[in-house]
Order: sequence, then structure tokens, then C-alpha cells
Amino acid sequence: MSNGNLSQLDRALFGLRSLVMNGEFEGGQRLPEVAVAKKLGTSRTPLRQAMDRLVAEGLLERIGTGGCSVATFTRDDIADAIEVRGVIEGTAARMAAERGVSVDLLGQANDALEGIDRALNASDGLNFECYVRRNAEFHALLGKFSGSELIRREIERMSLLPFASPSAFLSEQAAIPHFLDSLRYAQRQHRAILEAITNREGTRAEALVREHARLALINFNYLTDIQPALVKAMPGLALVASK
Amino acid sequence: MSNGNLSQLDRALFGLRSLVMNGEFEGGQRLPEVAVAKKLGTSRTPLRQAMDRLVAEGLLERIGTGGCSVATFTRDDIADAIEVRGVIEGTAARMAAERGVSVDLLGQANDALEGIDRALNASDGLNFECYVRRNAEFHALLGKFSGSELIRREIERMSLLPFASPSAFLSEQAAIPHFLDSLRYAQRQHRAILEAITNREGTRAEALVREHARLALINFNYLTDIQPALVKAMPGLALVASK
DNA sequence: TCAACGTTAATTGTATACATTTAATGTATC
DNA sequence: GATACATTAAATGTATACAATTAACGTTGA
Repeated sequence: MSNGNLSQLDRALFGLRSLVMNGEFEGGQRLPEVAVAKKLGTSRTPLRQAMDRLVAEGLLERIGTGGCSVATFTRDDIADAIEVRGVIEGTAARMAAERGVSVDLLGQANDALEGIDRALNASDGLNFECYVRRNAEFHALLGKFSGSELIRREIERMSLLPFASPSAFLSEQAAIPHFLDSLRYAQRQHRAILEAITNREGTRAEALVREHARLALINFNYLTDIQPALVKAMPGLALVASK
Repeated sequence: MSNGNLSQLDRALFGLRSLVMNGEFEGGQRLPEVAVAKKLGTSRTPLRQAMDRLVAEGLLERIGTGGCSVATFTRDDIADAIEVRGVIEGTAARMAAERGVSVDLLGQANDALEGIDRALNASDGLNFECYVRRNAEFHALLGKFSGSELIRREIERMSLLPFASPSAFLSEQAAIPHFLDSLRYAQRQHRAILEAITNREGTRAEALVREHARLALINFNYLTDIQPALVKAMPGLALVASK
């Protein structure tokens, strides 16, 4: 269990999450436990545990009469989820500014931002994979900055929804001029956020982070309006109501 | 299952939550499944489900090596949880102001506030039970005001922690002058919040709700500093680290 | 044709037995 | 006496059998 082999619960959790994200099931329809367990190669016990966790994540919904169904999200839901993530991250940034952050943590954040700079200005164009990794790193640090484990976990929780995460709608295929602009703009925001926190400017930090989160929404709108073909290919977006 | 009889899962959930809140177990120590199941009169299967849910609520923590333990909270944790609840409720209020609320819902909120007025000015002093009920009603409506099911659920989630809920630290035994003042002050805030939302003043509504949430923290500090004996008697506060 | 009902099949809820891992205990050796 | 190791006990993880509930279906009646 503690070795490299995954437990049956992990297998069921990863497997079911993947199936749901890829739209393997019709939204709203109940997922039959025996069939899914068979498909995942585990028994019902760990599967039901996995289902409970995915309900907590928001990917599944409990049916009153028993069992679970796949959750579906409207465009408004996506906007709200992104907004909430921004609000909590913003609170973390404000707290960081108000309470102060150790130079060590600030240094780590600076390192992450320099990594993003390098990814943006790589000799062979954009190093996308590096950008995504460093971006996730910076946002994870934002949670730590608050000094509150509760806040850190809450941000992590909101970021579980595939379209609310800071890495949402960053697709390698989408490395087109519009997105390069977006990434450079995001990086300037990163710098401003870090500056505000360093200067103990809580309100500014909070406002910046909220605005920064909205980039995910802007990217989503761009994709759905201009590049609808790409949207269908992105995992997790099978949950979005077609209309 | 859908009749009056509770399912085994519900029995385990309520029972275990109650045991944990009342400090039946040492914090940090693993709760043995067989013993707890026996104490609750169910089998391990629904108990484990209940434990998973309480982990999601934040009352229990998973132990790396397996099983769960009771979570413990510091005073800082309590402050942070209250702050986060205020932030999300504040977001709901801001959204309500920005997006507009139906006259029907506004009317319901007004009814709740009038109920609070009556509870505060009852002929035989304070009608405490009525106050708590109407107060919970008003806060539930705040979640609905946002028009976002996701936000409503998120508020509900944060309010699950016994010391983060809008009804936290309102104890009948504590109906002393200090608390009566606090309740009247809270009610003026309620009115101001509703006015701000009605007038579409988003920023004002958000700020008011944040400040309003801090009353819970003020009450907590008052209780711990002035009335430590009462604190020990309140369910859920067994989880607070003694120091 | 539609609605109401009863029967059957399928699905979830629960308990329990077993497997596997982790913690505890005792023993031997230095 | 203390540490390392082997052994034993206890706890969790998993599978499965059974019970209870819910959904599906066909039948009957108007």
C-alpha cells in the first residue's frame, strides 16, 4: 500500500475521474456500480469510496434515490467556479500581505516567475510544458503564503474542478498568438501580485489576484467562441452542457 | 431508506459527528473502526463511509498509514475559518448586488429580519431559539441570493465547521448583556447588508458581510477570555487545542 | 389508448469473511 | 540494560454474499 503499487481505491479514483472527464458517461444519468467496477477492474467497495470522493470534488452528484450521476456544468457555473477560486486565492494574497511572508518563500516565488520568463523566451519559442509547471508552482506558493493550512487546502479544493484550476484552458495546441499575449499578460500580473505582497499592499494584492483568475474565463470564452473544435478535445470539458 | 427510518450511513454519520464534537476521542489519535462501529451499533462499511464524509467536512484527518484521526484546531484555525466563511458569504452578497435579486427573495429576507426583531423584543425578554432559527434563515438566503448553486454549497460547506457557522458561539446560556448588545449590533448589520444588496451596492455589501462574520470571532474571543467555563460546555469546541 | 397495478429484474445498501498491512510484544544477543 | 529482530496480535483494505430498495416491464382494466 505504501509502495509503488497503487491501492485499489487509488486505481478506482484515478480511473473513474478519467472516465468522467473524458465524457464516458452521459451527464445526469446514474452510473451503475457493478458495470463501472467491472470496467475499472476493482470491486464495488473501493469504487464506492472513489465515488464519494468525486462527489466531494463536485464531479459527481448524489441521486436522492441512491447512487451517483455525472455532474454537468453550465457556462455560468464555470464563471462562478473561477470567480470563487479567484476570491479565495485573493484572500490568501491579502493575508500574505497583511501578515508578511518569509524571504525564503518570497524567493521561491521569484524563482518560479523567473522560470516562467525563461519558458516564455525560450530560444525555440515557447516552452509550454515548463510554463504550465512553473505557473502551477507559483499558484501553489500563493496558498502557502497565507500561512493558513485551511486556506491552502481550500484553494487546492477549488482547483480540483478541471475548469477552475489555474492551469485550466492552457492547451499546448492553443499556442497561438492570442494565447502568447495572454501568457505574457498573466506573467506581468504575477509580478505585480508578488510586488504587492512584498510591499504589504493587501487590497492591491487581493484585487490583482481576482483579476488574474479571470484570465481563465477569458481563455474559456475565446476557445468556445473562436476555437470550438479545441474545446471538445480538452479533458474535463465533456462535463459542460453543450448549449 | 426514504422513510422516517435513517439509513445505517446516517446513523453512523450523526453518531460519529456527535461523538467527535463532544470530545469523545483524543485529538490526533487514530479511531479504531471496529470499536467505533460497535459503539455506534453499525458495521464497518457505513462507518467508513461516514468517516470519509467527516474527513471532507474537516472534522477528521486521514492518517498516512491508514485510518483517520480527530482533527484539532488552533485559535488561528478558527479565525481563518471564520474569515473564509465571511469572504465567500461576502462574495455571494456582492454577486447578489451586481446581478440583482428577485423581489420574492428580498421579501423572504425581510421576513427573516422582522422575525429577528420580534425575537429581540419579545415581551418576556429575548426569544433565543427564534433568534438562532431566523438568523440561520437569513444566512441561508444570502447563499441563494448569489444565484449560484456552487456558491450556495460552498457557504454551506464552510458552515459545517462548528466554529465557522453563522450560529457559532450563540449559546442560550450566554444570554448576558454583552451578547444582547452583540445580537442587536448584528441585526443592524443584517439590515445594512440587505439595503446594500437592494441598492446594488456590491462593494458595500461584500465589506459589510465580511465584517459581520467577524462577530463570531469576537464572540469566541469573549467566551474564551471572559467565560472559559462556557467554552468547554459547547459542542464542537472539544476540537480546539487547549493551549 | 392510457392509466394503474403487480410482478420481476436490476441496483444499491449492509454485513461479514478474508487478505494484507501495520503496530505491538517478547526474545535473544551484544 | 538497550537495541535489533522475529513473532504475534490488531488494525485497515478488499471482495463478496445477502438484504432491501428501486426501477422496469408487462398485464389488466376501463
